[in-house]
Amino acid sequence: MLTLKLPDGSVRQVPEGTRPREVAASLGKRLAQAAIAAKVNDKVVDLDSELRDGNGELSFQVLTDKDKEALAVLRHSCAHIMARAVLRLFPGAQLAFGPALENGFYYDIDSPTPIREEDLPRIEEEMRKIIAAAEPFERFERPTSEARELVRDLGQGYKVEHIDDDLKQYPTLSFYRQGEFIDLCRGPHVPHAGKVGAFKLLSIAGAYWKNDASRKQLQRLYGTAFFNQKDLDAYLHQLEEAKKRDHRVLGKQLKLFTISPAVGSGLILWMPKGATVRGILEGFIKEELLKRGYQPVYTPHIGRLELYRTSGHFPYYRDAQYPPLFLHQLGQTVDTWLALLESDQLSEQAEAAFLKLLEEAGKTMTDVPGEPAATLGRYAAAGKDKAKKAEALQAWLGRQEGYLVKPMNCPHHIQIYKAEPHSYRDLPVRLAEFGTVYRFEQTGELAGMTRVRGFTQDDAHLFVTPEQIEEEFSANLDLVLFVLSSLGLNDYRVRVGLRDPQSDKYVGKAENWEKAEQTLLSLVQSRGMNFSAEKGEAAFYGPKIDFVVRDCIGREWQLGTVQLDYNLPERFDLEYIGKDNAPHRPVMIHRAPFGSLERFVGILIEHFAGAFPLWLAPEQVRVIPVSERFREYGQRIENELRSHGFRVAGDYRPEKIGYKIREAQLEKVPYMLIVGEKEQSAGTISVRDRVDGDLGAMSIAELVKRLHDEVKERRIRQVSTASAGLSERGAQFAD
RNA sequence: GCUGCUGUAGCGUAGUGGUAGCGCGGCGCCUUGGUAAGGCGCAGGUCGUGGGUUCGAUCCCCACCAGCAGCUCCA
Repeated sequence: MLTLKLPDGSVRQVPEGTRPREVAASLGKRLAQAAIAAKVNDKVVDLDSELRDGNGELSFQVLTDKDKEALAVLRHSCAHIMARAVLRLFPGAQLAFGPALENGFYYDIDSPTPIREEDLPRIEEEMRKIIAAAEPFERFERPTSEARELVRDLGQGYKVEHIDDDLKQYPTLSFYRQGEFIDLCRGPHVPHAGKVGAFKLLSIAGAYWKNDASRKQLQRLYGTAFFNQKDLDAYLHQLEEAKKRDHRVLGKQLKLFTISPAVGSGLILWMPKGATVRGILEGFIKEELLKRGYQPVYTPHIGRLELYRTSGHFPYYRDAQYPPLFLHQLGQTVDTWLALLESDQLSEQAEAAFLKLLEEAGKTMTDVPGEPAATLGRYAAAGKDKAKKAEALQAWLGRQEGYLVKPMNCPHHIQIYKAEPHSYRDLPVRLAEFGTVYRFEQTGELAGMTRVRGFTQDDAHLFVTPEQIEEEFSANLDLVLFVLSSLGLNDYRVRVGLRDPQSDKYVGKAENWEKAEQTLLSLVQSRGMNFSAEKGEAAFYGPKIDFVVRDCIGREWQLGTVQLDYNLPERFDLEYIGKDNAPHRPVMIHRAPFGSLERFVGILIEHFAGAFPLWLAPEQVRVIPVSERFREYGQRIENELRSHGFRVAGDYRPEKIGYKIREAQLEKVPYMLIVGEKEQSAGTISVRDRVDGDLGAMSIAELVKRLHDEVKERRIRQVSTASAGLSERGAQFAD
């Protein structure tokens, strides 16, 4: 016998092998009808699974359409239904993976005839037939070798590969059958297809088999499903609403920024209003840094290539950088040559052409530094040895004067640290700069302000003694948290980025990594922070703690980051003189509370739906005269407020005030001042608030005080209709 | 970078193998007003760029550029 503990605390005895469906039936007829799956000891299982293994008691819960876990089961089943429909319409299609997602599901499919967006309605139509038939999902198991034969006979090559690669260690594998459709699947599933109350196929996109860009690209069909139409409609409506706060849309509407193909992809042009917001944020940070003992520095936008070879950035991220600039034009050529050689893309003809070019140059150009002839000799001597050829070219390139548009500020800051000797008494040294960096991000990655090719980090590098690490690192976590909370950005998650033990992309000694990772983990633990430790998310020189937020369509972006680095100090041979009068190696902390100003402002636009709080609003107050007769009075008010440091504009167009108010409202101006006959004669203004509407008449002094207080406290009043979507989103993504 | 889709006036959009409409915005005139759109009129387009097919291309084909969604990447 098994003892089941039900959610209400009551206990029930059932024989071993009883099915959840039977338990549900014994609990009540309606419950049995509503049952989707069951949760046994926190594991979601089919209604037809057998209850076993009752050492002590099992916690048992019937899941219905009220439970979140049931929705995930439904979506997974809907993915199967979609796959079944696709197999009917696209014979020969092969299935890869088809999981449920937070908000829906997908299935990766490799079809001999590509599936197009126009095909989605047909597939939906077929799915509706399957759902109407309401056939059950039947689970069965096979020993692994038989399972392999079965999927092979079904013509499902990806499933065969999946078994060979990942599932061999299991003695048996499970399948689900639904009519003619059989799929290798762990489950669980809803009892029958009819449980899918509402669904919609949303899009098709490419996705690599096993998420590996070197493997075949499949078609990923996305969809979502709910228990009823109302929930689906609500979800689709919410998607539409979320899109309205897209920073790319609002940035254009509110004239915050623009991107011009004439300047280049991923390069942000800050328009006056956006620049105002950015400037205020910069001031905000600068003030904080001053309080926290940082020292400002400025460094140039380019640096010697050699510097970035030493730091490792150039070799590690070569493809993601703008190509180096060589003072001698031959440098570019040889650099291209080397890049082709290293990536195995150098054809014989190209190689011959390069050789000829270098030879000619050696003869005719008298200004080529670094003896091209000797390089040619070494290259020829290398024969077919790729590494030696590369060495020859590198040796020549190393003697060229070359510069890199900086992809990172740290090497520059390190040179400032190195410019003078340091005593342990000086440490920590905290060098801060709004450093603009350039990275050649892949075209497919560019997105508004959130993923760009040129951006400004609110960067700083701390040089500390080993004893200071914890305190300084912790202080920086405080700074990031302070910044986020000052802006009401509470919907973020904390990620501890650790190295991936499988990968060789990391520099430095294992023991340093070990030490650094332990420091970070114990720090977040002792602070009681919610975090997820993720392997493979570290920087190449050290582990880090990132603050990650979502944009209006649910994509995650890293904002603030604090990173611990034992390795660059070693690469650059940094020192300080300790108490013992001997040189010691400092440790570096890299950190940026905003991350990049571009991305941060982009996320802020979405967070506030364009309605910035008063202290950030590019235009804080707009004076709106009732008619042109009150222009002079309006301008007097403007000047008065301006003299108090507020950002003010006046709208003196010959339009009715309703029109002008509407416009100011749409432009998200926090305060509108209506002035007419009454106000002029009483020396007052009528104040209209963006959130609360008409506040009535006020003296200028009263208004100034109100504005001052609101700015000083950096009050965030506006999490109103416009940003309601965000809290909904927060709730939705809460787990 | 890869897969798919898109590109028409400043913005949002309609449309067609015979060189283009609408709304908002802009400009002008009338209206001088009291808290989310007053009226009339005018101007504004090499239909992303470059090739090709065709008697003729904004429309069909190719390449490039840019954007969107997803994948991969992200110091």
